[in-house]
Amino acid sequence: MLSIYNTLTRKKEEFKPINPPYVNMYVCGPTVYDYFHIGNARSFIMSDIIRRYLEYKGFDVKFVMNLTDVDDKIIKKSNEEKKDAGAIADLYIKAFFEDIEKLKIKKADLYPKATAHMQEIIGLIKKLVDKGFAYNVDGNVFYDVSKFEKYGKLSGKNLDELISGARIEINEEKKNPLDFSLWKKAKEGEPYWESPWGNGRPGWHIECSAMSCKHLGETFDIHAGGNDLIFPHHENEIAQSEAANGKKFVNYWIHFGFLNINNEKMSKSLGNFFTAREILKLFSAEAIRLAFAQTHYAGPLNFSDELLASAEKGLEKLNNLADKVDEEIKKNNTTGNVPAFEFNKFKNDFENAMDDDFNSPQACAVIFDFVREVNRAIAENENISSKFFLDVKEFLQNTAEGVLGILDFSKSTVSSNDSISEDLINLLIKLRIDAKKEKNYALSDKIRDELNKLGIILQDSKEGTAYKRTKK
RNA sequence: GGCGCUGUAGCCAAGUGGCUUAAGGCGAAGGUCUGCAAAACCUUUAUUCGUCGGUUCGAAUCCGACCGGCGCCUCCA
Repeated sequence: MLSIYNTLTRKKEEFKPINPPYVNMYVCGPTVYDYFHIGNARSFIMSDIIRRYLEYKGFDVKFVMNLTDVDDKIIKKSNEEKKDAGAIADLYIKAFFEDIEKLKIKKADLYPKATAHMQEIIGLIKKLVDKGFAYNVDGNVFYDVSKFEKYGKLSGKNLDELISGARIEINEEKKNPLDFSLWKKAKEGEPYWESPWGNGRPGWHIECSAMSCKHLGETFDIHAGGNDLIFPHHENEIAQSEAANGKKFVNYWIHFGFLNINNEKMSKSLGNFFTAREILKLFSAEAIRLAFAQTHYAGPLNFSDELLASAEKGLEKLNNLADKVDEEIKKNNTTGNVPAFEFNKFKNDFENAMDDDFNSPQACAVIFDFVREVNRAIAENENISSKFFLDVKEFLQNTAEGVLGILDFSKSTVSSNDSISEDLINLLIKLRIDAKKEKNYALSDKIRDELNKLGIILQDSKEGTAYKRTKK
């Protein structure tokens, strides 16, 4: 039984999709005014792991991630760089897809753009105005929070407190300081669309309500995003969607904890701001994913080079086994022993971990336990059948590769399509074995060291000498 | 001020009442194997879970107080 911590109820709840096996899931995507940062990457990776696990469980997931391509920050950047706002958005959308791919994040089924949904957005605002939840003041349309009695139900706030503690700039046009923009009147030089209230553009929250409704329906299963989106963004989405449709908006709200640097929030002003692409130059996608998966998605994560370095080291153990497994499968040994091994126990442990509110740190522990047990079986048995290794591979493919994305069998170092270099390496290995037989260890060590410098690591064992390439 | 998260070994981090006299990763120490390495395996590395009290047959887990870290309430993943 899969349970999920629901921000709305502040409890772990059994996950019951509206229309199984279908699951409709919406994750707040980037505002495309810059490269996304490593904190965004955490949200994207953790939502990817959640999505992959739902698919592992047999759900048919429709995964939608919006691209907010019209917004104040984009306009600001376009003014600064004297470029068209659309060109800025296009540039960073392209970069977004490049980075997502490098991070091994599975593509969403849909990436709706705000600018491609103006009719839906305007339609939704119109509905809110008609129903009396919104008002127009000279071309600016605001949502009237006092009209939505459940305002604050997601963030646990109530209107009076919000008003008294409000640090919101005074806007004379608003009836209530907490009212938020649905439609902003265009200023000189800003991109605009035509609407019943004049030329303008949508406010920040409305595009998510409009696009999720269009692509996932008026009520859908899961909505996820960063912690800081609980208020006001998600609160406002609820207010908009539920007021317009008269139905519950989302059943399960999932929120990701913040990524901190030295226990401080990452921010450009503190100078501790890293983009995902900068980090990808230093560490592998798998290491980033493992580092993230080893912390529960909802808690804070303190990010550092050491964290990634330690993940990178841990990954070596996993990769070494994966290489070994491929090597053994290649041998196609059909007559060897099949060691007794509790594959089902590990499978159950993995599933129990992930079923418990996507406890990926526990799931990682299961995988590392599995790796150790397999290595032990290999050490304790001789002449092992390839069948065993096929089972090992299947488990790792389903879990470490398929759900967590911390392993990539296609990166295997065993096969090389460069047969000449492979032959050359094997030739050197033969020469080294000859040297060893003559106890010419100076020469044999030299061969090993020199190959090492070229990124080829030799490993002697009872069965002979194997080599692997250091991975990038 | 309001709301919420958090304090577990040298570092990162699960566990939230008995299955745990506390997982897993990194690091450290010793060992097996090896000509030496590497890899792999084995052993050791928190009698203890911020502090002090309380509830309980039993608590890292529940309650209270106190001390510390962080986030949101304004754009933000």
